[in-house]
Amino acid sequence: MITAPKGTIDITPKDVYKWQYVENLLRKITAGFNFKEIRTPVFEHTELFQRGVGDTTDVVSKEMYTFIDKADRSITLRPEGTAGVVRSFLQNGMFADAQPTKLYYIIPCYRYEKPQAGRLREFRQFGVEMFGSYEPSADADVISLVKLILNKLGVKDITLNINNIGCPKCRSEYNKKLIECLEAKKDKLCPTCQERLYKNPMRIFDCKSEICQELIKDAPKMFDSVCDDCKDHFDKVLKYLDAMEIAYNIDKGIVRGLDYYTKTVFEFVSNSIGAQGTVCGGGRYDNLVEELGGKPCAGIGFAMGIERLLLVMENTGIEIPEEETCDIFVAALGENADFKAAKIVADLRTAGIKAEKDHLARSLKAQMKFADKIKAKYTVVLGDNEIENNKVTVKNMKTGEQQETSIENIANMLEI
RNA sequence: GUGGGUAUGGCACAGUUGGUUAGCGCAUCAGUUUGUGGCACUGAGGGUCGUCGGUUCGAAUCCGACUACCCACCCCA
Repeated sequence: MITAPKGTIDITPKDVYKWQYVENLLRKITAGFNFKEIRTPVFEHTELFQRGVGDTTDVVSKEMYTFIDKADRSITLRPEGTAGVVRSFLQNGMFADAQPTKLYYIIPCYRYEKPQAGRLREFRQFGVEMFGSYEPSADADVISLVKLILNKLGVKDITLNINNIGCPKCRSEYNKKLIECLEAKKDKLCPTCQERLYKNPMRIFDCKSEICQELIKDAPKMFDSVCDDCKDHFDKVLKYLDAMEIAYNIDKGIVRGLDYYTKTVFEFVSNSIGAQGTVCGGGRYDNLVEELGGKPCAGIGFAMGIERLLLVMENTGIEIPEEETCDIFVAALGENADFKAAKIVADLRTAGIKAEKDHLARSLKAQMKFADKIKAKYTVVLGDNEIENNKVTVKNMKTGEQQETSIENIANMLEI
């Protein structure tokens, strides 16, 4: 048997209503913030991600689905959403629109990773990007969107962690300082951290090894080393969050793994879904637009893993309502009645009623059983007698109550 | 890429120190006097016990290899 490729899942009718519920809610709330949907290609030129996300990052250097197409172009399935949206923002001249430009998307992304709880190779993200504002209120706007979404979904046990990782100028100075501080003790660091030291030294703060934690305990924090501009920006972001009564936890250890982030970075984390607890991650990226060939333009956004969001909801007992799909089932006795049933069902559907009939030439009893299984609200039995006298009985499946009427009047008997 | 765990009908599982036709629940289908669902009862279909090889008179059960899935590291959403 051929099975779905490793790290992919089928979203079957058993679950799809949950996705639809969440997606509808995301669209509605986000539209209320004046974000507009954008749809960009699933694949892009590989170079876009190398330049945008950074070719030394893990995501780009070892997790991309890259292939050469028939005309010798290097193509990559998008591992994240931001780079493609920035490309589109530039290509379509959206910088000339009234600013800020507020965009959102719900897309599948692809990363060649080893699957585990909350981590797939094909996964779906909901994300937003806001271009054109360097102001702290933009940071707060975007964060408050996540907060509202979680509130509306009824998600409780997710905390907002936030940090300030400065601008390229103060960060490179800081990295130098940090490397200097740790170089002497380099040999004592774990193998991964020895690698991190030159590649992304700030990551060492995230290491789970107690030895590394001990070694880095007294090292300077990025948070305390940012320039005045960056510090001022961050302080104001927090003031906006305070003003909107959004609780946060300053986590000086947060380091995003994508190169483009500057100043504000944040994540919403749950402890109910295993090791991959980051449901939403984002931050500011004031240099990315320029990096990808545009004029300098501020940006801020986030991405939310929809699978992870649904996991949190499931694990914390949030029930998602399933939509009813059948108002009335028309059961037929014999071939002749079945022709008539087809016509009745067609008319009911034209009138906007969710109607269904049998398609397996089943006995009446089996048809009724099926009607029950698909949760039909009403049933009608159609035999030669009913057709001859134009008299049918509409049965309410919940109460068992029955009412006589003519075939033409069936629709009016239903309380939907 | 590195660890650990699991692998029995569609799904969730049982299978006792290796012993004759591999079980249960749910689901599916049919029936319980033939034109009516939900409950109950009866019955039916459906598994080469992940794959290959080995030990043995005999293997779902022991051994080995492979594969798949799950969890964790790493990384991130």
